Amino acid sequence: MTVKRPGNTTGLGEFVRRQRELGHLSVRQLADACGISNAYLSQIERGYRTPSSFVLKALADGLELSAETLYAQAGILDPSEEEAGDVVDAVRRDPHLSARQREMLIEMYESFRKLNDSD
Amino acid sequence: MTVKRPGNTTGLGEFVRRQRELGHLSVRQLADACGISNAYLSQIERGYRTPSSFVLKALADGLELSAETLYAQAGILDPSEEEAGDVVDAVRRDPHLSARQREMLIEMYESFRKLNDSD
DNA sequence: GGGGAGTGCTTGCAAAAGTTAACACTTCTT
DNA sequence: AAGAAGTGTTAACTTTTGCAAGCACTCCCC
Repeated sequence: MTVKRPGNTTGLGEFVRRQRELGHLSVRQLADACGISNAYLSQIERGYRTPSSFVLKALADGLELSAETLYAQAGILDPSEEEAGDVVDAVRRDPHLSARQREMLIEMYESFRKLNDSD
Repeated sequence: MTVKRPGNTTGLGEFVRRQRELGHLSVRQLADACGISNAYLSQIERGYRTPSSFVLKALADGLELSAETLYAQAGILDPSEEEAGDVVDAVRRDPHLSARQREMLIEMYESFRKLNDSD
């Protein structure tokens, strides 16, 4: 019979556990490294709890992997958000622009690129 | 006298509010787009609440900006992983653009910045 | 065989997240 | 002028997060 596991649609917990075991860390060791309680980490790994942004960040640090990787696993970061060139990145990251303005700049940039390709 | 504001070490709330206003969205509109309550969004913007990972992701989607940007603003992503450089620099460095195209992009960018400053 | 000390797991509880239902205010319509 | 519909905010409430303390088990040492 299928074991009933809570919410947790993303395999985040399992992923964390695998990573922890790969690093030969005990629940308590990783929990201490992350500044969270071992009880809580145990629950996270088995999918009984969904960690907050800050705990997730701490986990990434404790597991020594980039926050992006972990966030992607948690289904929080779009994996597709990596491509793009320097300019597009810079525009996307600029906090002073509106969504519309970002769109326009990127569109303009890409149309330039297309134009130049056809020489 | 300085107004007492709660916890909120990161300027996340203010950033969200500014982005929302740049997009000409009401609190309710953005909240609906994010699948959260308008009351809650209001509290986030004024720094009374710290949104969870999933709400943060929803906000990034609703505001049409990369999750990285928002997470960086929340102080959750390492500074090394964010802010690759400013738009003008990136445009200047891009080898695929003509001098004229660079000029146009930079001009457009700067006029956007000026527009936004004068709200 | 009785400690220690290691492992992961369960159980309450305080504190924070997040919602529903209101409020006060403005603006536009009739 | 009254009412409908928009704005942001507050208050009271439920749900989830995250922790301290303890449980059950194994391994090792004396």
